[in-house]
Amino acid sequence: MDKQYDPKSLEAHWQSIWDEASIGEPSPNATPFSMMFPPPNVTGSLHMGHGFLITVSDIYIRYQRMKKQSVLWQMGTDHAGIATQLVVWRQCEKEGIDPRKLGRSAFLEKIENWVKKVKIHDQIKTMGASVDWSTAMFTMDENHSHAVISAFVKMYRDQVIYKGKRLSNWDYHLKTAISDLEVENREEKGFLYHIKYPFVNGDGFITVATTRPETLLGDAAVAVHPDDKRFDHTIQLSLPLTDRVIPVIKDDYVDREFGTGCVKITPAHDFNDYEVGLRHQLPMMNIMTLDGRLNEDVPKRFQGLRMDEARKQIVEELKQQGLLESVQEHIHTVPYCERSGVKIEPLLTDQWFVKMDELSKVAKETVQKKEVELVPNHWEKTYHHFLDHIQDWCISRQIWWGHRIPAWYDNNDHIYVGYSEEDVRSHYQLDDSVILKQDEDVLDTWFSSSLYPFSSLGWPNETERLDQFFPNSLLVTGFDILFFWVTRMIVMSKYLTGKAPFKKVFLHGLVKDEKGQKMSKSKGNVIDPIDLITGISLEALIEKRTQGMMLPKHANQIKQQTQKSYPQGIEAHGTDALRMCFAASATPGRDIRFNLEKLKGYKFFCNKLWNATRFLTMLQGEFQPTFTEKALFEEPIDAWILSQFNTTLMTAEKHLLSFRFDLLAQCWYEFIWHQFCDWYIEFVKINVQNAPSCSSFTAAHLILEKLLRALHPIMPFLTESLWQIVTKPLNRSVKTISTLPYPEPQPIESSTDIASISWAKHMISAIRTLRAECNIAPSKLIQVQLSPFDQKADQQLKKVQYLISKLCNASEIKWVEQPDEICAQTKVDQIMIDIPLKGMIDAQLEFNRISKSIEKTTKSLDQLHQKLNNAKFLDHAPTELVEKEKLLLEEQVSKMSRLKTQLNQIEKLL
RNA sequence: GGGUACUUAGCUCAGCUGGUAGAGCGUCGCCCUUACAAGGCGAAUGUCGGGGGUUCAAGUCCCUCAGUACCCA
Repeated sequence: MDKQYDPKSLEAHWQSIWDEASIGEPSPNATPFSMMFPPPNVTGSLHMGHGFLITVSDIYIRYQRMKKQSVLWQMGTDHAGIATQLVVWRQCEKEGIDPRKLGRSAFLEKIENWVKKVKIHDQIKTMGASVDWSTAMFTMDENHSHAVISAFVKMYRDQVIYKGKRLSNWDYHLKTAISDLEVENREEKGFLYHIKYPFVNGDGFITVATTRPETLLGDAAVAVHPDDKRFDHTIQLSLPLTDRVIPVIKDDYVDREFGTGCVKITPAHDFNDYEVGLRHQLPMMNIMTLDGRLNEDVPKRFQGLRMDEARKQIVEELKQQGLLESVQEHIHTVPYCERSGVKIEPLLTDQWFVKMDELSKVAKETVQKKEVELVPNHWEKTYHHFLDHIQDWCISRQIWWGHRIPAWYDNNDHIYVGYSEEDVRSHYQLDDSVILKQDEDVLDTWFSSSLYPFSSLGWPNETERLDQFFPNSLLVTGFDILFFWVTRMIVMSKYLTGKAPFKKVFLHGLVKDEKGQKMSKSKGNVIDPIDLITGISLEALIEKRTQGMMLPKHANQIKQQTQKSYPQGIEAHGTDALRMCFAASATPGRDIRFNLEKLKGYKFFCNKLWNATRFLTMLQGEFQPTFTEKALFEEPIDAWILSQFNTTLMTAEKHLLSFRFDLLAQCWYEFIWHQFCDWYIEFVKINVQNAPSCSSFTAAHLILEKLLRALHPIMPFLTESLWQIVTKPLNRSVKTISTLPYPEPQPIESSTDIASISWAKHMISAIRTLRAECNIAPSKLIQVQLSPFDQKADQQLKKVQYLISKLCNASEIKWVEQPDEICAQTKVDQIMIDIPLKGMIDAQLEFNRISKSIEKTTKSLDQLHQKLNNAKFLDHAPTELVEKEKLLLEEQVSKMSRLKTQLNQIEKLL
């Protein structure tokens, strides 16, 4: 074995072996355990969020597999409608091709070619994900498409899906509607315009305040609060810049405190106004074209203007006509499309909707009744709050890439819904004379994704897989798609299958950069997990981050920032270190701050385990371990480490099953580094030195073998390669550790004396501390004097004396009647430990040390006195606690007297 | 405006049902002790965001104020 752990070759090697062995395929005849991999976008590439998700998921999955469940981790890729269409659309434009001229079918062909280049699967493998590749699916596959259409047809026929002219969020760049979840509201500096609307009869006017003056061309009324006595509701207003007359209406939607207390109502271009318009039966006048310009219903001079151009011109004209009363700076939220980045305009269009009122009730109950359990459960509040305020879900998109809506129209625009044109004709009994035309629109990608937990298993057919693996056991995903995906899966699954889609959902946090900022391409702070695994030079990293930046200034900024954060680039850390790092970072909070130093620490941890194994195999030259479960753990040190391993194993499993991956990582880290390496291997060295054929040698290997299996779910590559090395002498042909059973705690002979080892550790630590504090050079041999004699302690001492003297570099440990006069002193349990200091130390240093200790003890005594003099404490606190405090007081009192004596003695030497 | 969280050592974060604060990294000593210097041994460090309340006892429960983040309008 090499002196240093090097992940590179080892990871590639095992990945291909696991592939060959198809470790991800479910094993028959076992209890099913199923989970869906949230399907990544087909054109996407691996990011830190995926890396994190894979880590925690794969830990769970590998654990369940080793616990001998029939594990299915279903893989899939999502066609990602708008995102993918945008990518390919831009690609076309780069090549000088106008996709609109290309036409729908030719464009779709281009997308399909693009999709074939999917590269994310290899990256997922690099992370060590043991998914079932044999059933990996794509959401545009025939099976899934069939499921999507079936769902649509059923829901339409049940009247849960309907088509209607409704106000929806319109992206005039993409020329499609989007759902309200895809709208990103940004706070912006804008202006509040105060505009006069003159009375038709007589002098006077009403001033309204608006942030979007251009929409006045579509105004249908001005609203005031019902209690607002300033205006007579019979007043008619003349709408500025037009020849239209609009009424004044009263509605308590109006906030009297805001602006002038008078609101212009534009029902076709504002969601609130739309509601008001419905209540008052106002005309819905649309003034915008699909590509975001003013249409032919506005005065001629404005027609064809873009909305922002129109604003300027309208404000100018209002000013000229003296109708603009004032303009104030104003901060307000403006809706943008999170995909295309353009401003969203509410627009009246024909769209398809899913009625949410009934469905959301059922979805709420599903969580209330714990049919689905959210982890951490505080998400339930957010979930219910969302469902309480939910609107009907707009599921049609005016793009080409996706599942085309299975609706056909005749010449009279009558709607027929079915699986195909054929099906429609037979279902509605239409003969060939009726000309049918399919709806041009496609379905929202999330409509398709919401079916994934069952469609990927064969639904709507009643398949064996569906029977076996549905409902899913678990879903792991980021909290950011609780609404987009999780909620909708619950809604759709309950409606279509009658069952909850999964039993549990683990919602994890989001990976942020080292400053706690969201990682994004535009900020140039993205880290590719693969780069952390294989390493990347500074130059390559800068190139990657600044690629495709529009503004050179921006690119420069990113360059500088990157140089500062990663002056040496990023070295290779390996998958296992990254996984361990992710696991350790999986604290229950929302943000997961990524930190390179932390990752480095876990690489060192890998190296530690590597070297511990190396050491044990180096000894192996002389012995052949047998690994039989019967290997005796008679030696106290062996029994002790076994008991430590047992408790760690149980604790670890508890943490894993409760999704505390941070604590899981922590407890193994602690065990391996601070129990197994720091203590046990040091003990084993001594035992082996004393008796080369001692049982500790076998025991050490046995523990290590178990340990590697236990740790395998977290660090699959390293544990696999080490396991193979450790068990080589057995000549067992086990292809991979990943299908072996998970270790179980092993009972310990009750006669073995584990306590003596804990005692030895205390003794050793105490003596070491004393040595260090007194500045006794490590090379100097010391004598240890114990007093007063204690029968039980003496028995323990006999068993572990050889360990203590070796690890403390003591020439002698003996019981004495009275310790030497000048000693450094400490205490373990009731035993005084003295190290004669004659010729060892600087008296002044020792004097200072003892003075400091007296100071500390005084403080502690004060606190204890205060507590124990409090009658109420004695009355109310549990007696055990009171006893404990009393004992503590006694100890501190005697400690104080000891310290004072010592101080006196040392003083003599000064 | 409504909602959900968060504020603990220099940094990143644990701290379950209330019982005198923990880890990793970093810092400071001393050691190249033949697995590992990517190492060993040892040490220091906190008015647990501010204020109030309940309690014998509050980082933990309640109220309030301030700040931060995210979600929904």
